[in-house]
Amino acid sequence: MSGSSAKALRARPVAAADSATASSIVTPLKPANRTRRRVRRGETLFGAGDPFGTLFVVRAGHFKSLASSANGQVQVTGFPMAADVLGLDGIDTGFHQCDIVAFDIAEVFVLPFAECEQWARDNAHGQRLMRRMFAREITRGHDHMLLLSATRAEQRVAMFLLELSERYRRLGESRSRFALRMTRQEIGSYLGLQLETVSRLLSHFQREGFIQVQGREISMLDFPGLWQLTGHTPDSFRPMIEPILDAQGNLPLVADADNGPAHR
Amino acid sequence: MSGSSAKALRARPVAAADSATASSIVTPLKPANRTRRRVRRGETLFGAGDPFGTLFVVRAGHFKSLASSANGQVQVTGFPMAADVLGLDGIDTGFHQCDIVAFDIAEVFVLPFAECEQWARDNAHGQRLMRRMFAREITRGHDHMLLLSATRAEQRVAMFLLELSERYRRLGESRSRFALRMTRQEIGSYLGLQLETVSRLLSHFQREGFIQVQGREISMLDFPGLWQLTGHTPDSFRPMIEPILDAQGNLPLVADADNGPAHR
DNA sequence: CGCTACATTGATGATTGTCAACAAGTGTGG
DNA sequence: CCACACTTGTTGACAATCATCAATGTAGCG
Repeated sequence: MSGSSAKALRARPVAAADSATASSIVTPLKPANRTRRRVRRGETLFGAGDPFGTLFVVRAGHFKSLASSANGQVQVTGFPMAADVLGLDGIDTGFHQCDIVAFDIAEVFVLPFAECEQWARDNAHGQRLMRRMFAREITRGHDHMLLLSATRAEQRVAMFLLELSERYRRLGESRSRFALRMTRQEIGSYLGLQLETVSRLLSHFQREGFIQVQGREISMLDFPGLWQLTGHTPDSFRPMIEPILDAQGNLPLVADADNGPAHR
Repeated sequence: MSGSSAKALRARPVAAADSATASSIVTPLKPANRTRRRVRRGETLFGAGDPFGTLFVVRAGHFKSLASSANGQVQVTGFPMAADVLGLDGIDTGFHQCDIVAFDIAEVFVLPFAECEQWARDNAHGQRLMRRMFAREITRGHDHMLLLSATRAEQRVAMFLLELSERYRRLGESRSRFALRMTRQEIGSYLGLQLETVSRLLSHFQREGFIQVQGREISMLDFPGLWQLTGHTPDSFRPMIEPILDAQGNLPLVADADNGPAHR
């Protein structure tokens, strides 16, 4: 009966190796020049079932991450963009658990996991960064769980816009004008809502003067108003964390005296 | 991802990453007994804001973990029990993010985080276990997100019972008869439902013959029926992972020839 | 230009939350 | 041992939110 559908998670044949080489720009693995990989619009960086071997750090572009549950339904679990780390989900089983699909022409740094581990062993600073990378992923999950279970649709959509805005701000882009890369349906999936509900609420926010929305173009007009809708305050954002790779794709090597764990 | 590693991993079945050490000899790191801590009913093991310094591994007893969002509302994020690891949430900021409260007289092993890190540095097996510990927490979050956003109340409660049953089974206890330690309200908070909804659904399940419920005593009568409600199958459970501490509270030290990380 | 995917908006209904009453169990102190 | 307060659980009636179904509009793309 449901046995066949249960395999959905692993059903996807491993075609990663092909797609990996197909669109890769391979550069020598020099400390100065990290390997990069380019992904075109609609292509997957990796898919559920692919063997895990490397992490990726987004250099440019926008993605969606899709988790498919055992019964076959697919859900959007995040919208990774520049500086975000991808691939952590594969560490548990040795195989990736979700699909990462590019919204536009994107480029990622390829960060072999063995290198990360070596780096963590050799370097106290590296170990700390690795640790925080994991921990951040965990708290991100907790935050989203809270959002999904304890809020209403209006709050979710408002929070979604504010979070997106904040992420753009942290990347040095405008926090008040940006384009959504995803469809209403994808937003809905991410927030646990139907696409119509998302659309209605965006229209509603516009009527109330909180935002201006034209298709995927968003202008944030009233931050305090939106925050009030959420019931939270701007300082509920988690602090920015140090990037795991610098702009050239190098692992920062820091000679630090402070060797203790969990320094704030 | 690099071609060579992808090939090597693809050849092996699931969990190849960790099966290598399954038959290795496990010896205690320290002969001395590990520090334990006892918590009475209603007491907190640690609270949000407490400085992070150690992890805990549950030896006996039942807990709830509470996350409080910035606006003050509290939500149950999990029900830790024997063999579960507590405290990972504090690694990110150096301060714990949630409260851990005991339901009954409980005892935990105290596992100083510095020791974990040292252990991970010295021992490839240890590093792998640490890694999986984090990764498991991440996937647990993903799973729960999916549950919270993409399912209806009936499925959530059924899934909750099945998960609890499975956890007891893995601990060697009965999977078909067990006592809930938490209130309906706490179940509801965990599942994103109101306590009345939980109560109603438990009654409903009983009327349908799926379970027998008498206050907090649960008898699972019809596993296939419950699974059908969830739309999933029993194999959607994630595989058990190796405990991070043995029964005496020792970190397993493995004398393994295979000294490199499994993922290359 | 027409096709297709995406977005908006309305009407309607199901699921679930809210409010309320009551029952059952638990612990305390007289 | 019983009375009492208090917490927890059950069940009903009703309302609100959100999903579903449907129709229409709009933008992108060959």
